[in-house]
Amino acid sequence: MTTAPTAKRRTDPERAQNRRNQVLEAAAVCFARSGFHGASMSEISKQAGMSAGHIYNYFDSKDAIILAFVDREAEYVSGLLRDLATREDPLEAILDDAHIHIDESLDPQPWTVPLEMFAEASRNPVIAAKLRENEEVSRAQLRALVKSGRESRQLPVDDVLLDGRLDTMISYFQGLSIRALYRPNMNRASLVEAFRVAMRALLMT
Amino acid sequence: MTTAPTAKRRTDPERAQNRRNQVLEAAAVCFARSGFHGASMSEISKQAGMSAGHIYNYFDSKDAIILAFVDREAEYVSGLLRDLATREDPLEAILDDAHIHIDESLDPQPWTVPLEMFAEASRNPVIAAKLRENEEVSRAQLRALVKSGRESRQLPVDDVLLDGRLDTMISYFQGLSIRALYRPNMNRASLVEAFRVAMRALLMT
Amino acid sequence: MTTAPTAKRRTDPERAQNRRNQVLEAAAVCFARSGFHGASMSEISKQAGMSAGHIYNYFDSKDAIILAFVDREAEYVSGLLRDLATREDPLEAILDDAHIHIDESLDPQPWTVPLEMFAEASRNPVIAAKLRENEEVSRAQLRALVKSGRESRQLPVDDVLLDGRLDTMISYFQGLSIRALYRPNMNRASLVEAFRVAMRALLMT
Amino acid sequence: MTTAPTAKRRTDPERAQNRRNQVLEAAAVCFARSGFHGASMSEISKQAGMSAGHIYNYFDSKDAIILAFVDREAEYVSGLLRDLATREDPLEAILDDAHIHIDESLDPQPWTVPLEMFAEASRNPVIAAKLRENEEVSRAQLRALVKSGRESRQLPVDDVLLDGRLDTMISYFQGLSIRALYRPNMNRASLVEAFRVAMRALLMT
DNA sequence: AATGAATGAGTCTTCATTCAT
DNA sequence: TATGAATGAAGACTCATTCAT
Repeated sequence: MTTAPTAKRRTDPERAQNRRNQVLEAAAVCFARSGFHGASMSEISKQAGMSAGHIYNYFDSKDAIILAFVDREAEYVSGLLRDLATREDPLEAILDDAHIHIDESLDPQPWTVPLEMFAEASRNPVIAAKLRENEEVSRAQLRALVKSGRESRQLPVDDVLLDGRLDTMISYFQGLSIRALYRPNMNRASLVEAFRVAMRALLMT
Repeated sequence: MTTAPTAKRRTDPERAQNRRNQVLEAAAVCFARSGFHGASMSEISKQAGMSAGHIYNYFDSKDAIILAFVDREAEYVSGLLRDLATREDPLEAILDDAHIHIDESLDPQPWTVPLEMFAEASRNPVIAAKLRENEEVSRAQLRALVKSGRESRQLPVDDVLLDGRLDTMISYFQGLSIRALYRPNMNRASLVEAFRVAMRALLMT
Repeated sequence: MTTAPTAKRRTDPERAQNRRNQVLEAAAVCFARSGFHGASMSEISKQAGMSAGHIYNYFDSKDAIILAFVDREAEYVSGLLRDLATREDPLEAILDDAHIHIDESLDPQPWTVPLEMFAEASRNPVIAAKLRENEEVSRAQLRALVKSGRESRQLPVDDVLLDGRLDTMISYFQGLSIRALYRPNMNRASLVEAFRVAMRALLMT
Repeated sequence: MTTAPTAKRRTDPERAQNRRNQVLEAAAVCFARSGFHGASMSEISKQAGMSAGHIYNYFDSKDAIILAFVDREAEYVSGLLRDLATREDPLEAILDDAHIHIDESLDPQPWTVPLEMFAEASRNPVIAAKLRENEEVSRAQLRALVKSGRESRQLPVDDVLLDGRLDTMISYFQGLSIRALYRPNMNRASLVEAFRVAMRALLMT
């Protein structure tokens, strides 16, 4: 039985990592519910099932939690792009999966917090730096994907053109998540149609 | 009767309006610098050059300032759309002015705060309501403009299709303002190119 | 026509006195409505139909208004006692008028403020001194009245006994005004009956 | 295992109760000294020997402190009446203990604050409700006591008559506490004499 | 005489953070 | 490792008072 080592509970690094995650998951819930400023350490500690003071054994400050949280979100986006890259024709896949993208963007839950992140970035330079770093990674993933898709279609792939197309796409995705917040009942079918029109133009021309 | 000309300066409504604007302009600076929550009444009062207590003669609460501020932004957007409507062919004008739109979106100053507004709306229902109301107005303006432009080109103008196209356009515009924040050095020329590609597809097909 | 002198409006002392009264009457309304602390100078100034700043031309401070107000109340009580003294048999008159005394005590309006006065006296020594001074006057009036009534009935009138009877009577009157506040629906008929029982015992035995 | 006895001091409810009492006792001092409005949370916190912020771990607001304080006073009065009820002949006991009642009423310390309570009740509905509730309890205690005393003396005990007598007695008690404030040197002996005269008339006739 | 714009000290309350246990 | 009691530095807001006009 490999469970024996866990019996020794002195500064177990695995346990510590679990505790950190526990806090981050609680933070995700609280940040979504109340925002970065609105969520108090007390609220987070209750959600995490741990005392407020104890959280400081795993994070130096509330800002440190926000930072770790921002990192986590980046991994989620990165995962989505990795999945997309495994598809046979990623460009077509983007258009085919339009309804999935739209549905995800319109679901307000997970996207409330990115909004907080952007707002926070505008006054917290550490967050801004981390956000830019994460962005760089995702952007590189998307770029590779679009580039190879366009190459196989013998479309131009020069860097400058690609940059504009990528930023336009990403802007749209992020903007959509904002609109979902205060216009939750948008007609999905027509959004999907327009999404395809715009994306086809950006990706395949 | 030498005192006559100055004697009638009692309860000057113009002066009061000026004071209100003074506060709102100070608030704009502080909100952009520190966010809605980060900007304290004390900070705003210093920027406005008047005591914190005095601000309450013009606004009932900090929330009232935020609300008035949100209204101001709406008027700015509305003005832009009104200008657009006076153009001979507004749809072509959007494409022609692409570089102007892009430049405005990339200028970080005025757009930092809308971001705050969206974030605030996700938990302050009063702000959310005001934001939706403003949105309704701008949206109606843009819709009328796009509709007549498409009609004169004999393109379909059914409501559902129009909705999707509009929401997609607006999403992109708003998303672009966010990107400008943490990717301030985007290549403008290529953004303009991609903007035209996407907008032409949405507006003229 | 004797109205001529009023045409000359330079520092008219009569006019000033009217203004003072105007403020005091406004203060009475506001104090009854909101208490000494609850009533702001702004509230009083609105009620008095005069700017807040101008009040300071007639009173040095809010405390000075309270003080003047306390004096006014004393005059009211003093007047009641003077009226009583003109009655043929004041002691019988007290018992005969029992229902009037009770009705006045139960009417919450004018008595809310005395309560404030007592409360204020417990922390404002100037008010306390004024209150004691006023009390001394009323007490002397009541004492004279009771003494002569008892003398004509050949009852003992030694000072010590009289003191106890007076303080007991006054305590009851003041206590009654308090009870009226949070027990406004007391049965008046039975109060009158008990009033007579107690007062007859104190006055005529 | 020397640490064992102290190890289990987590979330000690007794300690918490002590802290609450500590705050209430500090509040009693401050309220008596400065009144409900005059006493600041900062003043109370200093008196209680703990930070102002910490008080909010035990009370939701300053109003909650006032409310708890009002309740405490009620218990004190209720206790006095309970003691009285155990006496062989409570009615005689009231007359016998006259000097004790008078002494208690004249002691300014604990009675300063009830005055505040009444004043506060006239504009704070929550306090007013609590005060009425407490009053109901004490009144019922006193009523039962008087009723049985009168029954055993074969005196009338109809409800209406009893109401008048009770309200008159209570009015007197409460009024006495007010007089003590700004007439602290009343002659106690003569007060006791008058007290007996009035009470005997109200209770035994 | 009269205004009301303006001030600044003071109020209650919240919350990230620390520390004894 | 874990607690939660405790702190103190904010924050929004109120109000008596002053002063230029």
